[in-house]
Amino acid sequence: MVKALVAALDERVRQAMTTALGVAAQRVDPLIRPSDHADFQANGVLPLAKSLKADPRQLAAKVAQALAADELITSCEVAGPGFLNLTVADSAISTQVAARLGDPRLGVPPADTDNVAVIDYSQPNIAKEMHVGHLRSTVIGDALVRLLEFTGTKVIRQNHLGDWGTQFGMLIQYLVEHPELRAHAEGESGSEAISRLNALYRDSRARFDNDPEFADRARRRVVALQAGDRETLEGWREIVAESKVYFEDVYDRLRVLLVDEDAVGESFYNPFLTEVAEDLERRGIAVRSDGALCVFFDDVLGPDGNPVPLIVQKSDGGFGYAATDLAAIRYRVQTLGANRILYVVDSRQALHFKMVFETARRAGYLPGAVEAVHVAFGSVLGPDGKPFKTRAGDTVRLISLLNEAVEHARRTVEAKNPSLDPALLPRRADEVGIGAVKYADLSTSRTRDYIFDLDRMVSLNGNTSVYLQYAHARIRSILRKLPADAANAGVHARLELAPAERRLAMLLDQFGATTQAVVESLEPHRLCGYLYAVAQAFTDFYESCPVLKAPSEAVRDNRVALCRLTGDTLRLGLESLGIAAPEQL
RNA sequence: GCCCCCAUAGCUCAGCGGAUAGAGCAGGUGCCUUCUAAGCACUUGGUCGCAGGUUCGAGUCCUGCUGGGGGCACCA
Repeated sequence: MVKALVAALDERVRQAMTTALGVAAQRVDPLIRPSDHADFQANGVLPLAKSLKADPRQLAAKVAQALAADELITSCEVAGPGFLNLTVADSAISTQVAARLGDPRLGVPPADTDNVAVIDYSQPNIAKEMHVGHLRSTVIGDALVRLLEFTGTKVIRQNHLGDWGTQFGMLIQYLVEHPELRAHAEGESGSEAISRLNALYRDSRARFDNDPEFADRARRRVVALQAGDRETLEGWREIVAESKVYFEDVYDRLRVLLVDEDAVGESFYNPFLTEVAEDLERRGIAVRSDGALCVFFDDVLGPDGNPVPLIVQKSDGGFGYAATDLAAIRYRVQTLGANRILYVVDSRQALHFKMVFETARRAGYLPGAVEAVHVAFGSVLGPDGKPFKTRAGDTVRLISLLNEAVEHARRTVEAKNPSLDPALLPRRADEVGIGAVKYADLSTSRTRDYIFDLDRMVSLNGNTSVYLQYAHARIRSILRKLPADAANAGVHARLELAPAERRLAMLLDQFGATTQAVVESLEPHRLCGYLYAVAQAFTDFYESCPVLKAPSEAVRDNRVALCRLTGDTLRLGLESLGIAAPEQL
């Protein structure tokens, strides 16, 4: 594993500060940052000068003196109020490239191997179509899973399906009364499954609204379901199974990692709900209020000024989702062994999670050492800035959105690259179109509302997945054209680097720090920004540094190495976001 | 009324407490006998919502205000 340049500089400057300024400097962060004025700058002298009541420029000069030029640092100059501008040796940069080259992890060590993260995302509802609202949770969650795994965290995916509730009474009752609807074709496609479910939902709803006797039977069916009646459960299982056929189709299409084993729906926690409620009530954490079992908080009040509770158990004895969430926390901590629990859920649920987490803390279900985070994201809005709806005012089906994106991508790929083998076109259109949708979602900061503008995201310009895929494809194209013996040549570290070469190489060196920052902040858009910067730096390099026609074999070897490492960085980065990196566009 | 999120170029958005605030789109001017022009170079465009504060240093942190979005008792 390779130490990044920033880390090496941190060590060297820290040392020099201690040498020059004594023990007072020992614990001071040298604050090494990439710089516009040099390769890096160290800002750490300024705060130190303040605490020593000394002239920062003088202190900086002493540190600069202690930093004798070596194989890492070629120059160190005092600038501004007391910055240290650091210039790094070309050979050190090339050595970094050589050290990362060919490693599947690009030389980045897995840093978080002791952590177990449970991540709860996607959460579609059984018997219902997935819509744009599920897009962000699914896509962001998937990216976080991949990045957490990359940093060494053990990740347990949990798809908290909405697979329980009163609406099932209606569906199951209708199914029982119309056995012909139960015909379930073997090898049914996802779209067939969801259209059957849609029809079932539509027809049973209509019947429920228009036929009071049916409505009564449906209500009794809810009771039967909760009581575990065999015939009723059978109908429920059928509906769940059919929904999963559809979900897996969508997940497959979206290229996310979720599989059936990750589906742990609300119903899974049913056996624990009574126990949780009793536990909370017995210990006085929850109290009865208007017949409901409630947890109150000093700082949660309604519009009337009265406290608003988290309702663990409804006055009719039924359980709401608060009870399920509490049982889930207990399970995730005690059984799954999580020390980090992430909920990738719409930001509108903020208050709910605040109350659930607080309750779980009081109850000890969430020990102090375990972190629970609501990874909130903003709403998906239409181009008009209002909640995204079809012209008819309906929610937009996720799958129609994806179809549209892929179709758009297909037309573009066809137009831009007529030489592409037509047999490859559908797959390429899929990789480009789905990637564009996912990237558009991931590249904007999570907490903000997000305007879904298909034209923009598949416009294939600027900070989009296609720009990254294009840069990657260009690299692969160069590497394919290389003479066989040149593909794996080493790095000549003593060769001087062109400006575009060193900028690119130094950026590549930050991959590990970037993934680490994403995993800590849970903000995938930082990785997007980084990859975009890499792609831009590569394009700059591409314009000014010919590879196949390099002035010498040694220069070509170095450029090949840069191409390989850039390509691998882009591919690993895109894959970490759940986006394909085709060899060719 | 209370709580959460947001406010940066005409538009959509970046910007880990560091020096002159950046992209893309839109507008203007150039660049394909040369590794993919899905690209590049140059150019036009800013009281970082307002007011205080912390700091050697604030778009970034804190407080208040204004404006926008969302949430706040038995639906999930």
